[in-house]
Amino acid sequence: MSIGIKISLNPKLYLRDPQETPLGQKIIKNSILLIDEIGFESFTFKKLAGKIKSTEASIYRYFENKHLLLIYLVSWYWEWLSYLIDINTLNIESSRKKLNIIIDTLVEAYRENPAIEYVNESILQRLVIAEGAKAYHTKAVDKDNKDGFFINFKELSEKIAKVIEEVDPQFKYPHALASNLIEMANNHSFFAVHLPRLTDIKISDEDYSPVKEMLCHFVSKLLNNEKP
Amino acid sequence: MSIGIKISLNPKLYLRDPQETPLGQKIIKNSILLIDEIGFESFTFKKLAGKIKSTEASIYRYFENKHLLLIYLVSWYWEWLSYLIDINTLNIESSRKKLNIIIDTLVEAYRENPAIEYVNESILQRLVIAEGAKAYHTKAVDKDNKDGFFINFKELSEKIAKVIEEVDPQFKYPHALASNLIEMANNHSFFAVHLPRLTDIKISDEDYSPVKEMLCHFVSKLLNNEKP
DNA sequence: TCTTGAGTAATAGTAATACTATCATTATAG
DNA sequence: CTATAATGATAGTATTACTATTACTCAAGA
Repeated sequence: MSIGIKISLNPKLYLRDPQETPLGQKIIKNSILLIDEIGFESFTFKKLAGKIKSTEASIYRYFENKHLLLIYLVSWYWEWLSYLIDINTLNIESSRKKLNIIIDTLVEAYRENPAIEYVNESILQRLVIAEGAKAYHTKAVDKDNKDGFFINFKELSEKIAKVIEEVDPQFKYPHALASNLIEMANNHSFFAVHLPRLTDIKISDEDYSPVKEMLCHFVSKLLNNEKP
Repeated sequence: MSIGIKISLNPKLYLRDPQETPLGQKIIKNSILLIDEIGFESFTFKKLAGKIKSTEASIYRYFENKHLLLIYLVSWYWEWLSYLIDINTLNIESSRKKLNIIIDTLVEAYRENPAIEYVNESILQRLVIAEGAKAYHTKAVDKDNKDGFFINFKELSEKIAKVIEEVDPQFKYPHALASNLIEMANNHSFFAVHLPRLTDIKISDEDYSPVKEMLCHFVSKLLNNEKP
């Protein structure tokens, strides 16, 4: 059941807007599934074309290359998170409560109701956890940044930083803590599954709430204002 | 001036030990320089062969593929850090002081004296900051982990976790904090230069001490024992 | 109704990448 | 002086990451 939101992303990321056409939507949907399945390195436009019974050339009309497609998908995820945070914190007064809701959302976004039929947000979250860092770990980071390719991540991070500042206006590192909360939410979900010695989190039955608890604990130690 | 340490790494990472031969040492030395220069995605064994006036086939005798070479280089870095931490904390009694030294080392390893003539550790640190996460963000992470490819990172992380436990035995997340300190040291050095809105750190004149200050501040807030 | 054009498919082709294989040459250790 | 390990030289293959061209399809505008 779609609630009809439309995610708006930097048009420089694509040649033709994939949200506007059936083929474009198929590209978004199936690239998420395929990258999740075989990993970004093995993913090619040819394989994707095979999966959706289209052709390489048709996909190249939408995205210049697979790196821009990755940035597109990752940006989509940050926009979606941003949207979730907005609706989940609507009418919440307490900044501290807001911050807890933000942490909940960062970690357990995958539990939310699907918002758009051609995007499996739960798989997209797994993809971002596994491949997200590759979007900016590249020689082109400065150029890509100038082109505004990371705006969605930066805006999400800034949104969180603002709430951190509300909670403790004296805290010196609101932006660093904000981006670190996002990174930790993803990294420790990944570590718990694949490299458990790098974390203290234990996940059972797909329950990621221990990650939430840890982040809440960190935040409550780091930030001083204990008002509700 | 070499002090003659030999870094020992998982032999499964290579086909022939590159530390044992002049060509092997050239491969290590120049792959660091070349990956730093053009980025891991653009890096190929052919280009490296051109740089060292050897051939692709010769390089393939040392490393199965460029991914294993990356893991090798990154593992080298973690071993080197581990070694630095050991000598820098030698004879230090106070756990809290130890932890500060560890943070210093994580951030400013590049200032240390070169230990091995065919490795430019300062450039290697920049490489790990930029490309390190790619070592384990792959579909083969579980297999690679079983083969012990991440042992050096895990041991470094565990070494730091132990000191954290000494400082505050009550703290519930020593392993997570340890790996997070390593990640933050690298990420925020990267963000400060390339994506400044994601951090509060400002770097001028190659001076990364603000990153140290931030990590020390986080640690002192998170850990309770205030004994010296 | 005819035309136009946007979107897509089909096909082909290229340069580079990621390897593998073979054989000749050089260095060195016994 | 010889045996053998290491390297170099060369060639070849399948796949990747594109670009180009042509043709088909279908819906809207004249």
